[in-house]
Amino acid sequence: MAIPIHYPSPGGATPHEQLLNCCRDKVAVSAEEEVMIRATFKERHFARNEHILRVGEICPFSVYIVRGVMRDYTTDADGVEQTTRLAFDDYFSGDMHSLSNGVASVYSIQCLEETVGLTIDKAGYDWLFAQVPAFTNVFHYVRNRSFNVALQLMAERSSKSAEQRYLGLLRENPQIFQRVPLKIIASWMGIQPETLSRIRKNITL
Amino acid sequence: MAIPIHYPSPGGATPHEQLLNCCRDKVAVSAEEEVMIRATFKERHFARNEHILRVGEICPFSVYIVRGVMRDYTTDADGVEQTTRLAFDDYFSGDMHSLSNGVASVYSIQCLEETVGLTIDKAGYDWLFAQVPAFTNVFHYVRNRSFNVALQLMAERSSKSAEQRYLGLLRENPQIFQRVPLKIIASWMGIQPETLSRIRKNITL
DNA sequence: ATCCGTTCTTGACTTAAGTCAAGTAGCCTG
DNA sequence: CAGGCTACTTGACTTAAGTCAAGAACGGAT
Repeated sequence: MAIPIHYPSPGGATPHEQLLNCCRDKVAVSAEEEVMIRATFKERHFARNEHILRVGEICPFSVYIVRGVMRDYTTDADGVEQTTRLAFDDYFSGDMHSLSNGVASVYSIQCLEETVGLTIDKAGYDWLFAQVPAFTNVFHYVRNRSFNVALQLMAERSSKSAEQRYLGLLRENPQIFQRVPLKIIASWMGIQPETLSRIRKNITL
Repeated sequence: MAIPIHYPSPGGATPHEQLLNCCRDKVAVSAEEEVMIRATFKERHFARNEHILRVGEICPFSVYIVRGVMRDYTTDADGVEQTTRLAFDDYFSGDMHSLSNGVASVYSIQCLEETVGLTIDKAGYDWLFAQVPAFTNVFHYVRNRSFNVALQLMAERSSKSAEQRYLGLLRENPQIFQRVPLKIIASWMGIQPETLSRIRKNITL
């Protein structure tokens, strides 16, 4: 199925230029390093609802999201899905532990929109890590920050009510409601869809 | 997720030998790399309740815990502490994002027991990353796994009751109850101390 | 369009966990 | 070996969020 893509990217950047800008926000990238990064990341398009990884598989690649949304989710004993992470434009997705160590992933990853990504497989990843120190640092940066964000969200779940967290989301990330179904936002917030619906009704009154 | 306890260090290993064993569990370490790792990590002892980091400070070092327990915690708007992570023997602690990027930490880290650690500061860390590829991979491994563990715990909070999570902890990590005060375990589980107390009463009946 | 399967909403009711308050038991430290 | 500080427990009560069930609204496929 052909996926309509909305080029150009912001500022007319190509996907690889957007990735390089993302890297340059975090570390210095030399001209030679740029060439290697461009050569290693492959552009790929994913359909809405397409899975790039299912629990138990070995993660085939990490992906820089040029434009789109992906969710990580686990499935509990009763078959209920728990969304643990949402990744939008300019974020990375993939189970790095599974990719690096060749072990089964503990979660699944699915696109929620038609998504344009730049993918890097284990061979490319190992090669780039050995050749391009700057890239190593980008991955450190991204992973360390994601880890801290996850801990912050976990702490917020205990210290704030669902309504307070909803209001915060509405203030800081309103676009999420245009791009992600409410039942998935509810799961990601750690509440039931009915509860989210009632909170929204309450607010708009 | 079982917590290893080594009293004393396994096979009478010195702290640095224990660290090297930890690295070798994950990646190959050459003789030259071993020398550099030994030279970079400094042994330090911390008192019970001592902080190695307070929110807002720049994290001064990362630490490999030879023996002891540390907790990461945030403080919410009402001054209530939320424990987000517990790290025992043979784990790493420290806010890597703060350490690597020189930015303010978003949480505090405190020892819950007298703790023996091997510390590595930013200079040592940058040097080791440039010199010792094996060490880079150890840090990737540790951080990626910690990230996945955090996501799994977050998902469990939604899909299981506090009592189910308590029973799981009791099964897989009973030693935690010998080493960490109940009010901190409660906070880490995302429940109130009173609730934990009632769950425990119920179980032992 | 119109059908079908989601997603979302709403209502009535239940319940797990939180809150407040009081008391007990440990434990350092002087 | 008291005194005071915390940790922990217990009881009574409240409440936020979950559950179950039914209908409405939306969106993709035909």
